[in-house]
Amino acid sequence: MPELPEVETVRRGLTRLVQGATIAHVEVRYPKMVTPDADVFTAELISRKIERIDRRGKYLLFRFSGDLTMVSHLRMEGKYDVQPEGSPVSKHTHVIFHLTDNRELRYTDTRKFGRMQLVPTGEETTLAPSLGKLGPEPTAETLTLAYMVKIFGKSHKVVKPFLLDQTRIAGLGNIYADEVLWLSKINPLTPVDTLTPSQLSELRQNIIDEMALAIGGHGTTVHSFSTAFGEAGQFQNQLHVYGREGEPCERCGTELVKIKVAQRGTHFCPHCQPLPPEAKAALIHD
DNA sequence: GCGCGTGTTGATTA
DNA sequence: ATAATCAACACGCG
Repeated sequence: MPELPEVETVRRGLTRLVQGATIAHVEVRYPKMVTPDADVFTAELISRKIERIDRRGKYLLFRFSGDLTMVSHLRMEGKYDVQPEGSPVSKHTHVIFHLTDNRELRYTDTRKFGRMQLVPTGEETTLAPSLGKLGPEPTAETLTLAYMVKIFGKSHKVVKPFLLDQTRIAGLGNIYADEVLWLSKINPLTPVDTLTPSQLSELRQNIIDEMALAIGGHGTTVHSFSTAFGEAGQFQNQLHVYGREGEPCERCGTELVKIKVAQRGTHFCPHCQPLPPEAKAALIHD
């Protein structure tokens, strides 16, 4: 459940369910998933209380008593859920946090891409390097137009992969990148330094609004996932382009297309999101 | 059965 | 600097 709105939805659900709970012991079934080594990881967590759960970009930060933080990234398919002690465990459940109240917090991840790392609280940005390099959160307060103008102005990359670069702006993934570009009527192949201040302003607002709207809808559920909390995301009903190739554009009726950009499936409307002539020139030139 | 694609990111090569 | 490729891994789909 990966992009920012989904991770935020997980954070809220987990806060409701396990904030204040205490770890009895931890079972690591797939040792590669955790840092430090599983024996240290499990020993460190015994008797810790989950004081709160924070989020930064797509990372979850479990704050434990004794100034210990677990940095957790769900990657492609990681999920948390809370079950009564002893209920059947999926073969894709890789870490089980046994709580002292006869419940279990479980981490399940079909593809095993997710990772969790224990660090002293306050040192996460140095010990979890990618966390330290994250760009600003996509909110009105933290993602300023001045910052947008600055970073977009000095890069020659095309906009789709630029939006996926977590060091520029934190939290956008493949679905919402396509959505905000459609909302902004910007072609995914547009070099970012050809975007006008006016376009950047609109893009910024759409990013901010879209994140808030998707969080309000409890995120997007694709495939057949239900979330951990019985509150499957609803936002897939509000997607305009992602997964809708071949369907008519809601604005103009033109058939939506899907192409590959920087190895990622990319959906857009060829009529509403034309490649600007100067962008074409830049592409051919390079 | 095979090849391809999948909401991510990090390392390695030109 | 940037872009492509591959890697981690498992599964659904045509």
